[in-house]
Order: sequence, then C-alpha cells, then structure tokens
Amino acid sequence: MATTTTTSDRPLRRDAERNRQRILVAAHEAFAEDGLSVTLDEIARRAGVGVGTVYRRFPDKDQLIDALFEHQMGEFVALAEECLTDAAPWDGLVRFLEQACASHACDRGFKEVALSGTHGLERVARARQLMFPVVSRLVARAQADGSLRADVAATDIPLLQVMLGTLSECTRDVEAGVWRRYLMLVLDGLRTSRDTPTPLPHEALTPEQTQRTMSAWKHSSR
Amino acid sequence: MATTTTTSDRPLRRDAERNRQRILVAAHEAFAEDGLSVTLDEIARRAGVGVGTVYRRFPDKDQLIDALFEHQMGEFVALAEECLTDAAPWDGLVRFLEQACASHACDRGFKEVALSGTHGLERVARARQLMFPVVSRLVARAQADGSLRADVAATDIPLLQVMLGTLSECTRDVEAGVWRRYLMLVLDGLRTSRDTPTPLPHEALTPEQTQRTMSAWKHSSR
DNA sequence: ATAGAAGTGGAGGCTATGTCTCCACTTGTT
DNA sequence: AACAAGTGGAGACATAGCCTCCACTTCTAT
Repeated sequence: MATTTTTSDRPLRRDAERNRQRILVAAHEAFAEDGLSVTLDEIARRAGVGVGTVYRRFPDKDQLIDALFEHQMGEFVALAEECLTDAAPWDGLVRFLEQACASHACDRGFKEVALSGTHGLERVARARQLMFPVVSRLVARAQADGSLRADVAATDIPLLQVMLGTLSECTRDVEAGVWRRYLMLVLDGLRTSRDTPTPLPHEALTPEQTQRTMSAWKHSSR
Repeated sequence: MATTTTTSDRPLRRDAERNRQRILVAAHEAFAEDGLSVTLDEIARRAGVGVGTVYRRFPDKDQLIDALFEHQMGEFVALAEECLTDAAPWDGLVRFLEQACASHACDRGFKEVALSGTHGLERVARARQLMFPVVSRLVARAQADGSLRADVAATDIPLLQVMLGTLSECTRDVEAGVWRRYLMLVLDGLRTSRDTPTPLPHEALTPEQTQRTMSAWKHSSR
C-alpha cells in the first residue's frame, strides 16, 4: 500500500503526510467493501478529513485509484508468475484462479480495477497488460500437460473470472464462501476428462439464501 | 404480449387503447435492449407519446413491468415444465438452461425480471416462485438418471444463470453468441463424468475482443 | 515566540438524471 | 355540436456526485 509517489518537490508537511496516508487507508477499505463507485466524500468521511483535503492530494478519483492499486496489481502479476513454476501445471492454473477469485471476493475495488479496464491510469493499465502473457503461458503449460482441455483459450480465463466475480459479489452478504463451489464446478468443466465429480468445497445455498441473494442482486445499469 | 389487464370499468377510448399498446411495445423493446433501468421518458419517446400519457396508464414503472412480463414469465414456466417431459432427463435440463440463457441474452429486461426478485409486482413474483419446484424436478430427474452429478442442488441453477447471464450481457456488443461456449463449459462441469471434452459451440474471443468486452463492462453499483 | 507558509474543512455551486404533476389544448363519441 | 376523455411536454421536485473556494487552523524555521 501507500506508495510514496507525488511528483515530489518539497516533501509534505508532517500532518499533511499523515492525512495522505489516512486517505489511502480509508479509500482502500471503502473500495474493498463497496467497490470503486464510493464517492470521494465518503472516503473523506471515513478518513476523518474534509473533502477539500482529499481533492488537494488527489486531483481526481482515478489518480487515487491508480496510486492505490498499482502495487496490488504488481503483486498479483508476480503471483501469476509464481504459479507458472508449480511442479504440476494444472495445480498452477488452479492456484492462480483460486487466488484471483479470493482476491476479488474480499476486495471489490481490486476486482473492478483488475477486471474492467475502465478505471485507474497508465500505471494500473500497464500492470493489467502484463497479465495476459502470463495467463497465456499458464494455459499453454496446462494444455501441453494434457490436464487442461485443449479447446479453451487464454482469453477464456478473464471471462471466467468475470462470471465467478459476479457470483462472489452477489453472494458475499449471504454466504461469503460459496464462490469456491462454483469455481470447482467450472474447473471440472475445464479438465480434459474425469471419471467422477470432484467433491465440491462448499455446501449449496438453501432456497432461502438463494432468494435473499437474488433479491439483493443489483444489475449493472450502463 | 399485451395483456388486456386494467381493473376495467369503462373500456378505454379507441385512441387511448392504441396508445396503451404502443407503450407496451415500446417498453418491451426498450427494456430488452437496455434493461429495466430505462426511464419512462425514454419509453414515451419511443412510443411516440408524451410522458404524461405513460404515467396516466401506468401509475409507476413496476406496474408497467408487471403488466409486461407476467405473460413472458408464465410462458417460461411452461417451457420448463415441457423440458420435464423430454425422453432423456439430461437433455431436458440442458434444453432448459439453453433456453433460459438464450432468453436472457436477447432480452435484458426479462433477464432482470427473472433473475433479480426486486422488480415487478405480485403477478411476476408469483410466476417466479413457480419456477423453483420445476427446476428442482429437472435436477432430480437428471440425477436419478446418473447423468447429472449428484452433488449439485436445485439452488445452484439460478446462480449458474446469474453467472452466465452476466457473461452474455458483457459480451453482447462484442460477439453476441459466445455465451454458448461458457454454457457448454459449465455443462461439462455438471456431468457426472466424461472421457473427453464436449466440443465448444463457439470460438473463443480474440484478445482484442476480450479487451473491448472488459473495458465496456460496467460493474453493479449498489 | 512568532511570522508566514502550508494545510484544512465543509458549505455550497454546478451538473446530471430521473420521477412525476399539471393544465391548456386536442380528439373521439354520441 | 357538445362535452367527456385523452394528450403532451414543460417544468417542479428530489437525489446524488464532483469539485471549488476561502476564512480559518496548524506547523515549522528562525
């Protein structure tokens, strides 16, 4: 977190720097809980500073988002690269997908930055572009190995993440862990072959939970 | 379409009835293309009438939605029931899922009504509740048959539809048919076992298409 | 201790978007 | 022709987010 960024000329005054950190922390929390649509007013409230202070430090929301998520995106690319070195290619791919879903499930802001192309600035965009080649290699490796079906493409991966991300978002308030169940279902669809269903790692929702999930679910508006 | 509803006392004047139909048609089109979030002003514009006319005929948006989708929901329940009579239980389930996804892909409004619990009134809500038992039987039948894995539950079905619906929504402007690809992937995850991947019914997106998809994708706001 | 540079808060201006009302006017019906 | 029924669409109202402005406070260098 907390890049020391700023096109620094003079260092910030001590209290100003402290406020800057508070804003970053508050923004991260707020984005994680409510997504990138939270207002800067809300972030200011959480940080215990005035809106003016937020706007002085970050000319607009994208600057703030960029400063916040550059690091996190970088870390994630590193993780993907690490998965590339797993002994079993299939396990590497699974670990990557699991990690991605887990991050998206507990940090809506990160999910939106990683999965949507619209937000953030150059730094974040650059990190995003670093992902594709790594994912391609994860896919190719698992296919060469015979464990991943040959007819999926690297471009399927982000779309699967969108699907699973939506799911974890709309169930998060009802039963936070169910996404694992659907990830496993999808993984069983991605295997080249299997004799028996892989045990699902989470109970199905009850009908009541399902209903609560659906009625809370807000569609995107465009 | 076009229920003749209204707690009719006097029948509407001829021109008024004609306008009412126009509104219903325009609303259906608008909802299908842009989702339930279209404004009544927009619907009026499309119908070629003034907003006032819309509001006189339908006190608010939910009344309009209810009048529009009651029929469509009923039809869909009927289709589900028909799938229950397919010779092969697995095929019945697949046909149901395919139909559902197809309807959702070409009618955003219907998708939102069917999948979200928030919209419409009693009539639509009632139709929605009719679905669950039918889906339960579709699932049970395919499981009894051994084709559908034993560890999925009826409640998984609507959530899979949410996942696939999201996908078809975010790809619709880039490559309208890809949702079939992901449905098949999911289906291959739902089978009890298989030796080889079922051929996917649609090409993967190109990297460029994927990028376009992601950058157009708007997240839900809550 | 103090001057003045640096920083602050939050009311409020501005824009955008959507819902719904109102009533002078038009149209259909008998 | 008479009048009930219906109409359009400007605009009142509400909400909500972005961002500015400036009188005031706080820091820090001397």
